[in-house]
Amino acid sequence: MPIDRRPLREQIREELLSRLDRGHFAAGTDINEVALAAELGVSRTPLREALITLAGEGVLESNQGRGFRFAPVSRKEFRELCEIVAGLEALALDRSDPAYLREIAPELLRLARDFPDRIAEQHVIERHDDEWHDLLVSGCRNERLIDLITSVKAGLRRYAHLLAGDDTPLEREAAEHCRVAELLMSGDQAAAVQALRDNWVNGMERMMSRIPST
Amino acid sequence: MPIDRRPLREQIREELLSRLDRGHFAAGTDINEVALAAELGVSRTPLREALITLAGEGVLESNQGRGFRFAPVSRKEFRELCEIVAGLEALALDRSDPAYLREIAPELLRLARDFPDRIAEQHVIERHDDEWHDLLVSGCRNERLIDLITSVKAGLRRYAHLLAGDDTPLEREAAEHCRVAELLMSGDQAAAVQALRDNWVNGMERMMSRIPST
DNA sequence: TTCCTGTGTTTTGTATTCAGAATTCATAGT
DNA sequence: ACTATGAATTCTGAATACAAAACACAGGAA
Repeated sequence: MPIDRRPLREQIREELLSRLDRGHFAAGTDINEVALAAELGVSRTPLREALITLAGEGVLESNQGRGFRFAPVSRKEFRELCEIVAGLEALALDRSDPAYLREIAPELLRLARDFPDRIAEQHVIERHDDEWHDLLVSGCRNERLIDLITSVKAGLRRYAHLLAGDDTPLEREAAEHCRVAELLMSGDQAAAVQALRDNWVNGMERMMSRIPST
Repeated sequence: MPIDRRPLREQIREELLSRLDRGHFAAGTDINEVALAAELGVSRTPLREALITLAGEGVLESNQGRGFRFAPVSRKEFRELCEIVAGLEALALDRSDPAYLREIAPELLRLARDFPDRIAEQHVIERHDDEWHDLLVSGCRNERLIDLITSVKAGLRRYAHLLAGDDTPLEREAAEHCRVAELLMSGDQAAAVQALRDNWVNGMERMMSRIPST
């Protein structure tokens, strides 16, 4: 097996995002660099590099002399991020090869129908949702755009755990995914783009009430 | 006067971008950290932090064990970046307050007509162009989006100097800006959004031929 | 009491040092 | 002549050390 030869800052970044998904960090709390570095078993240098990367992605914020902290969640920011990702994914879908889209449409439909039912754990659901969106935009040849989407979505991870609990949102989500897939199968790309936008807007609305008003 | 109390990494980042604008760095060349740090009069630590930030923005690329280098320019990447910025600015304009847009439309028109003539130096033209676009999206309340646009545009800076020389592109650019402004004055926001997209697409086409084929 | 001030502690920001990977160059073997 | 091997060098990646800013708290003056 190939051994992991990526720089530590990247591994640290992923570990932190993973912990964020699992709700390890409360939004708005400061990060103690020495403590976190010790916990991760690395020195402060690569840890700070990871923190700076995450700050660039909007997951963290930094203040001069006060270090880093997880940016507090807010409805405003969540709306802004959803708006951006909606626009970017729509753009990606719009610029995808129609033939390729028709090709993957059945798989998209299958995934949408296989949406994990209520018994599934939180992170399983999220992974499944990500998988669907990733496949959807996989036909876009604009690599920069794909990277950007991934990066902006990292900022959304702070909101993921808020989804836990209720089931009806998931069913709606699945239904909307089905609709996008069906439109792609019928070859109506423009309509699919619009349906995707709607999916994001609706998903945003569904989450909105769960976000503490600040 | 207030003294500069921002972290070094930010100052370094701006200095590097500024030098990039002035063509100090040839695209595709490696960065020697010790040499550059010495030249800037700082240590490698904050320099590396700035480099990592720039890598996150796509201005630089990094390879394990090989450090950082200015990402080589390519038509593909340029097209990708323009497509993204076009989409983002269009989104920003679309989500702006119509009343505010009508308010700034005259100023936008004035700026477009005052487009520096051929005698002006390169960086004056670029600054002027940036100013126009910044004002255009200044009415967008999506702060995250504004930041993102700024960040993606940093990646475009590597292409700015290629614009030097020819004049007709500038006249076209000015004419298109006028058109956007006029549409905003007439209150037709949707048409203005489309004109802005066209502006980016056309600008991209105008630049395309100037980019070395690899 | 309340507010200011000064001192000690904690934590970040920056510099320096150390270790290891990549590159270069010289040399030996085919 | 060309390739392969290996040592020397250069540079990055990571750890540690140092400096300075922010924070906490105690003591004193209004």
